[in-house]
Amino acid sequence: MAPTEKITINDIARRTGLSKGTVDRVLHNRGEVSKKSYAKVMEVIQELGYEPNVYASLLAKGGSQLVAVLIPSHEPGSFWELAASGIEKAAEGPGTLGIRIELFEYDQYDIDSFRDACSRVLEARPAGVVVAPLFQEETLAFTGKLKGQGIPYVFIDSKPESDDSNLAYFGMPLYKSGYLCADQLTAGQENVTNVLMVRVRRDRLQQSDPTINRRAGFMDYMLEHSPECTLGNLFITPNDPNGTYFKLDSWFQEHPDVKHVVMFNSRIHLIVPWLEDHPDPERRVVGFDNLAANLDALRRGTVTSLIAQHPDEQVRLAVETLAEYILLKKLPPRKDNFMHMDILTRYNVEYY
Amino acid sequence: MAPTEKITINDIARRTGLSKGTVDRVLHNRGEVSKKSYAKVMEVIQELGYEPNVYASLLAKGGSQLVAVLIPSHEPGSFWELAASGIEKAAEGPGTLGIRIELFEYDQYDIDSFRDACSRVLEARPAGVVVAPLFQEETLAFTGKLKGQGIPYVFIDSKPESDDSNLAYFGMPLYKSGYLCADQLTAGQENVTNVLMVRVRRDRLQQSDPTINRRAGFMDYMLEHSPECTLGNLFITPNDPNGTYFKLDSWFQEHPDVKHVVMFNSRIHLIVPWLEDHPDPERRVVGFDNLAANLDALRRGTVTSLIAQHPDEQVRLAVETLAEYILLKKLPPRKDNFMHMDILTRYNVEYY
DNA sequence: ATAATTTCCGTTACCGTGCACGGAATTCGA
DNA sequence: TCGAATTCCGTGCACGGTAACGGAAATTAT
Repeated sequence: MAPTEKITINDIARRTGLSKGTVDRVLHNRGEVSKKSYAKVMEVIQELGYEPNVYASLLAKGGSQLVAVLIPSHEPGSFWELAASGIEKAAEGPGTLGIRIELFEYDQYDIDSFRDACSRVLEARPAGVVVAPLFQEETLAFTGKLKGQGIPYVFIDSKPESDDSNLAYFGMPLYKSGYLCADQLTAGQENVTNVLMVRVRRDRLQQSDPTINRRAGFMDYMLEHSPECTLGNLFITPNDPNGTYFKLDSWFQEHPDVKHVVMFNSRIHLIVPWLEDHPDPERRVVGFDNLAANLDALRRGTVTSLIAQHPDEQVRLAVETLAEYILLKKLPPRKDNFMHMDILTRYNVEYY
Repeated sequence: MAPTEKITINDIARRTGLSKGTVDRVLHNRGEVSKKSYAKVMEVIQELGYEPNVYASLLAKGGSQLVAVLIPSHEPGSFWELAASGIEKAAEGPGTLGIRIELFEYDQYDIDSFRDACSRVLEARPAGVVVAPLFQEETLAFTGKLKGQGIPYVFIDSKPESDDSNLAYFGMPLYKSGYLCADQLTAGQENVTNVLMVRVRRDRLQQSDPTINRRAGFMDYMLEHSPECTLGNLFITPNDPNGTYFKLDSWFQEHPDVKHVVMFNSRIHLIVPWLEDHPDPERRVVGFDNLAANLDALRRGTVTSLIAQHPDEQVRLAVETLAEYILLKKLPPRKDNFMHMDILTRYNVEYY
């Protein structure tokens, strides 16, 4: 960057009349330096604009550090599988500065498995942690421990309200995404009259539920643009294709005038079989996240558009942020990073 | 990646009974090695799965290499300003492995300035080049020289048909983007009847014009979905706000039934003043690229949606690809990288 | 056969930092 | 005042790879 020749720790040493050992001690302020020497070194560092050589540092440190990624287990075709795939992308690129990444999974419906995963992470003594905080209380207990041990951590996907000592957060602006979703569903037209919201019943409590905020954004948009629109609710359960199909059948029998359908989580693919058995060229269908099954439905035209947040990118960015902090103690430019909401349609899905 | 302890060049040397000097010579095949030794070293490298330590290598090499970026001059608010901003993003991140990046600009309407820029690039003796090839013939002459000198190069934005020795290409699928554009303009509805295409007259020849392919994709979509739609053409000239305004005025006077407006280049902002003086809630307006002026119009609702290709990302990826190739001789996974076409609306423009 | 090349290879001094070790200088206690 | 405990600091090796240098071995010329 600076056109001046690169100045090294030795230059600082010579300039201050001290040795590089001492300079190194003040650079990593690990004590054993007199106030006078410390001040002198700092002064010269400022003056010459010293910037450490990353590569020499990484080389000398040798043994690579560990970053733990703590996310729900990634069943095939699930949202979290996408996130897990970001780990590999992160690992191969040069952005992680040769850091080691390890995946720790937990069952998103079992709080004990989360606790267990947390303690496994702590045992691994990571230099940094990426966590998807589905269980609010437990997450805070966990990050409290991390903070106590001076281990930096980054949230992805969502973020507990009350935690403010995280290094960063990468996620989607949920409320806004609901707003955008409504705009997509209605194609920007006013006075839409009927919409069905298909929802997945959550029996477990104490989880943070991103769909709440999304639904809020969605409903506010509808209130503004189509005030007299009736919003139907239909609850389905996962892993029950027949039940889902049947529920849709009977619901639409009762509400034959309803056209557009929306879901606020990543499982729009669950209702695709019914939709494809009952085609309607005027129906618009909007869902979230770029799961393979969702993309397929998009390509076939069953789903009109998807709003994607690319969890793999979130993981990659989270890991790189931690790597730069751990290795170069470089703070991220922003703490809260709201990621771009990608609108996917059948016409741009091939290139994303 | 491999759980095995990392093996170094010294391990190879010990295992082969040779010295690390020799191993280094075969690694960079710079000769002065007997066939027998060469084979032996290669064998052991395979066997142990040796992977060089990037950081040690970079440290030892010392002086950083140069990548030249050759793009049209970036007037404020222009498309190429976005591209130029990608250089800084690339420079600061760790992805470029400490490589030096230098910008070489040319006047996109002056072929001589392009020639001049090319020779300036060659004088700088770069280790790699990023080119935006607006002038087809001249670009081929230039890349021919690069090839002769063994300098790798990457295309962004567009790519000459006949060049196949480039390292990679990053750009938007132009035809498809026109298709997508049409879908956005019509909101997916069939039998739209009237559309105006505002175009910028190109007086210079021999330039590659991305809008041709876009328009083709657009018209094919319209032919499929709204066969009897009439497509109006209106030609404007840049840097002539009054003339543009006047032309729009008289055109719409003659065609009062036309609602939707589209432009295939990045200059949709040129017609925004007229549009805002003649508001129409049913009108849809679609353009390309995330210029600041376009984004503003999007926020105000004057422009319905923009299709963005993020030229800064193209530059960043191009530079990182070159860096990995130059420093680690790692080939990119794909040569032709069609980038995601981002659909921007007023509801997702804040977070991109 | 000996000298002159050429081919091939080992040695060695870096690159810039990190960090352990030991010693000098200072302060403290008696 | 003298030894002991601190405090502070310099030295030197290690990290893994690069490349110049010079010399031994093999080849060619005379």
